[in-house]
Amino acid sequence: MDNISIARLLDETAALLEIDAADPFRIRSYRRAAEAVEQQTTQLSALIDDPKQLLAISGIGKGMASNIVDIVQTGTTPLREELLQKYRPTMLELLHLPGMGPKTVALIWSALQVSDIDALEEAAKAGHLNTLPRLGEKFTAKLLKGIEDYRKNNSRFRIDHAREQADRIAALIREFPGIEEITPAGSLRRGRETVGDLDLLVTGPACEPDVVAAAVEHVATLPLIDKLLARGQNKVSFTLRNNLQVDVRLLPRASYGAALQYFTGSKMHNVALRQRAIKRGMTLNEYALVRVEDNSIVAAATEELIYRALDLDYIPPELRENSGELEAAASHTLPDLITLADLHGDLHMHTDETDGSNTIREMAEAALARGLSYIAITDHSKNLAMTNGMDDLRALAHIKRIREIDAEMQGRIRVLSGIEVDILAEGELDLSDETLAQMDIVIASIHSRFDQPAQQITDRILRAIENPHVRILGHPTGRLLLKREPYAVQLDPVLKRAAELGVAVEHNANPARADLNDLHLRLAKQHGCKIVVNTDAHSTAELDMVRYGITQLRRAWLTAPDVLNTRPTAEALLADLRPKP
DNA sequence: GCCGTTTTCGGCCCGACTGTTTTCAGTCG
Repeated sequence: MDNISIARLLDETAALLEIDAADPFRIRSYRRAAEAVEQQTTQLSALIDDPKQLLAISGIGKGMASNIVDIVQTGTTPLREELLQKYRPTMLELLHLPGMGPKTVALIWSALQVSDIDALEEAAKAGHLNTLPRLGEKFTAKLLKGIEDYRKNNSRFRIDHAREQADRIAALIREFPGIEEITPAGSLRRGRETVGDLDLLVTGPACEPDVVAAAVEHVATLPLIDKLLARGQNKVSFTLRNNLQVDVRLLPRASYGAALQYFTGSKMHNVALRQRAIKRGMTLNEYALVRVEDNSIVAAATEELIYRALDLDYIPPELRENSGELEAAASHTLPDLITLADLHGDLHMHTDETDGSNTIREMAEAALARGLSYIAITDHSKNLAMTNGMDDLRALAHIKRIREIDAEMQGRIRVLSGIEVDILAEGELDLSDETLAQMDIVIASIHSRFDQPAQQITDRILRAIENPHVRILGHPTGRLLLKREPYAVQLDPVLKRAAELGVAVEHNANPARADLNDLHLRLAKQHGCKIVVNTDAHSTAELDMVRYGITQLRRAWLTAPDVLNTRPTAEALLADLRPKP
């Protein structure tokens, strides 16, 4: 039993206690304990004989330590079993649906004996929910939409989660001698926001046909495999415990490029590429590009060779969607896509003053270590009470400290003082103009009322960016805002107005929070918006999230001139931002 | 259920907003 599993059981118990209307503080204890367990670097299952070590963990007391011992020894706890008798495990899934909190789940269970998504959908469609207090027609409509969304998104994995799994698996495969290269292919390599399954391509001396069996055996017996689906001569398919399917292919060096090209896709890109090959008297498959007349191999070892043999410039994986990239590659007009190295600044991050976990100084040092030459510290304002958001007084005191740190850094990195203000219901901001006037960077973001009709949200944002202190519009097209028709924000007028006002539009790099997807980034470029890519980091480690942001920018065909924080100095950046009033 | 202590019990984050309400419980972040 690993820490993640222990944490999951504790969290599950917390959810069941919520449904059971238990003491909220007791529930929080379980949640906190789950978090603490997950963050432990040593496996707790090895510590159960020495309770002192468990008790040393903050958030774990006598009761929780005994729970952990129970979990490790029996796989559950008496309390969890008791609650599962009373309720149903499937009810936990209902909590993921919008509007479904513990009280509502409990209510629907006690009134209708509904405990899973299918039955809930049925009850909603039949109008049974409307007979219950608090749950009217609007609730039902929202719920049905939520169920639909949930089912749609549930089968795919977010890119950062997929990348994490890929790295974990790759590290284990690499332990086998004679493995040189492991590349994730498929939509992960193309930088899609979500990934359906994982394709890992492996090569090295151990993957040559006469010896590959041993390496296949190594892969097929990896400890993290949940279910082994298939095992062929050079391919192993399995699922992980989270249901993510993984295909590992072990390939000889000589045809690695062809395989990489083939398994990276996209399907439409490959179809177009193969058509191009046929026109030139060649065929392309996962093993090689072959001349038809004499069956001779034209190219196979690298992708570059294959594209060149088809009279094409090399096409970066992010562009392989058959959306004009073949034409551009043929006419040598592919854009010089933005790269991580182009980025000189990060203008959105949080510290322990609000809901971040590091100090100003630590964030600055971490940014410096990542090669940045300027950052902006932009903590939360008061409306986000749960983040310990700052009122005017605290905000002003905070930027004073930021300026002190900036001075301490002695020009090694510029630390700009900023704030992320919340856009309130009518489009006003939750700090005074006098306070905002003191800030180098003011980011206006929307954090609540995602369920407003599209027009209302759009108006809110439009009004907010009229405030002359706002220099960046923060994650304006957050996942929630974009994906929930008919609640999607109307992006076109927002981007148009932002461009007119000189308000930069943020592309939030963290896949968990928000982002402008390909289409919207392209739209922003079209409108002539100034675009910034920010990590919205809440810890030093999250500064690395920028790689996901860059991928999205590349998919949208953006180049360094399109992106504001490619400006080499803070002064150049500030000069390009909307001028301060 | 944890923690810290004023050592054996009280505090633990909370404001905005919705729906279906006629005064507020529940959800969200």
